[in-house]
Amino acid sequence: MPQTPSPSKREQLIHTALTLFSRYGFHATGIDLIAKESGVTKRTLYAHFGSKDELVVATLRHLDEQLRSYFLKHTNGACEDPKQRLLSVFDAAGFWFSEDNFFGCTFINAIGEYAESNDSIRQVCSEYKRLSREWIKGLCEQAGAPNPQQLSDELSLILEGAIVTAQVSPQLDAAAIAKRAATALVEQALKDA
Amino acid sequence: MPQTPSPSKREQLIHTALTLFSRYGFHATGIDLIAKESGVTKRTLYAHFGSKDELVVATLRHLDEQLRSYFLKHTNGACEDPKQRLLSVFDAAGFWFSEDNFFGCTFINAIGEYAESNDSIRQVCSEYKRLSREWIKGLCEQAGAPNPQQLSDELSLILEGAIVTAQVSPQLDAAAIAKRAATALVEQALKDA
DNA sequence: ACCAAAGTATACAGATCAGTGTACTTTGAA
DNA sequence: TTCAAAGTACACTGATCTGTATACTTTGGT
Repeated sequence: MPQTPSPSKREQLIHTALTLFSRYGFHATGIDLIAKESGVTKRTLYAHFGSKDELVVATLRHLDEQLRSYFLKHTNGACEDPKQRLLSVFDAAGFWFSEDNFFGCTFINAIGEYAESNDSIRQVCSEYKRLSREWIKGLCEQAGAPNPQQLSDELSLILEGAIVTAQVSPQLDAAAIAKRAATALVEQALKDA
Repeated sequence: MPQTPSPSKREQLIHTALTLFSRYGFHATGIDLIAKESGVTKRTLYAHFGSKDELVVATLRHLDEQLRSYFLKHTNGACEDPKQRLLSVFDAAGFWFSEDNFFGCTFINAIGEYAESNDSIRQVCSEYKRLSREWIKGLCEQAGAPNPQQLSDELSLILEGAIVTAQVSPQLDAAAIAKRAATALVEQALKDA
């Protein structure tokens, strides 16, 4: 009816799949449910994705883009000072944790379910984490850290810990704890510069 | 045949289940396989555990004991100096990560699969993490930290990050990165004392 | 030697799973 | 207006899943 095409079925399917996979897990989410929730027949789903594993990979790739742009948006405009910008990564994480549809890191959950059975799924997850580390390394360089590799390794690990802590122990303010630890490490690193 | 009773079927089932759940995930591991690998009939399995969810909970409780005693053993005798003992937590983590049957934190994997569908499973996971934090807090107190709660919150979060990093990015030496960050935080905390 | 508890063997129920076959309908652009 | 691509509707396959029924056998303590 409308000349402007509605969001393609493909996008709709990925969006629905991401929601269900994140909330209920991968094996626990059936193809039939994803199709029904997307308002699409199973036949159409299989026209776009040859198998469930392919849909999982496409969904994780979409999450990769979505999550990295989320962090970019919530940190780039946050502050002019490069040190504050680096630390605002953990404020962005705090926003993320407080969202209704936060169920931990879906990449980690995917690894837990598919590590031994599907290499391409594992690869997408590792790649996201690698790009994430690279981005933080860039922020460390901008902040003038003398050893940006070392600092970003530590801050990335702290970010991972914050995500998991927010998932498993939601009564803790994981983002705040992480930011406090990160602040100490950053200030010590910059003092040496 | 032997008068010394072989390890009970119950223990055998839990041991097998832990191995398979950790390696392949929970939903991906069927009851039939667990029974067969345990050398036990499915009927016997259901005599010990009323349902798969009950077996999952029992398995996680067993892992709770196993994992905490593992860390106790690898840190208590490690060093007399309480500060070094605190930091040796990350050496113990390094040993764990290098084991063949390390597939990340099975508690975190369980949360990812069951968070929205089974409260008791979620509870066992949260409880393990809480006890783990309490134990680290005790080590912080022994080391003379002026604010052991704050320091242990940060170190626990770093430990979580190390576990996840070791799982997702095995090419990194997550334990070493974590220990370096932890050392900086501990020394700064003790300097204030 | 007896007997109850525990385990075996095996078939089965009922649900759900991923994925397919077939015939029909809508859509949008040339 | 025509026509091919995309989607629908729906039944269906074969595998696998959790959990159960039934009848038999082993085991260990008294």
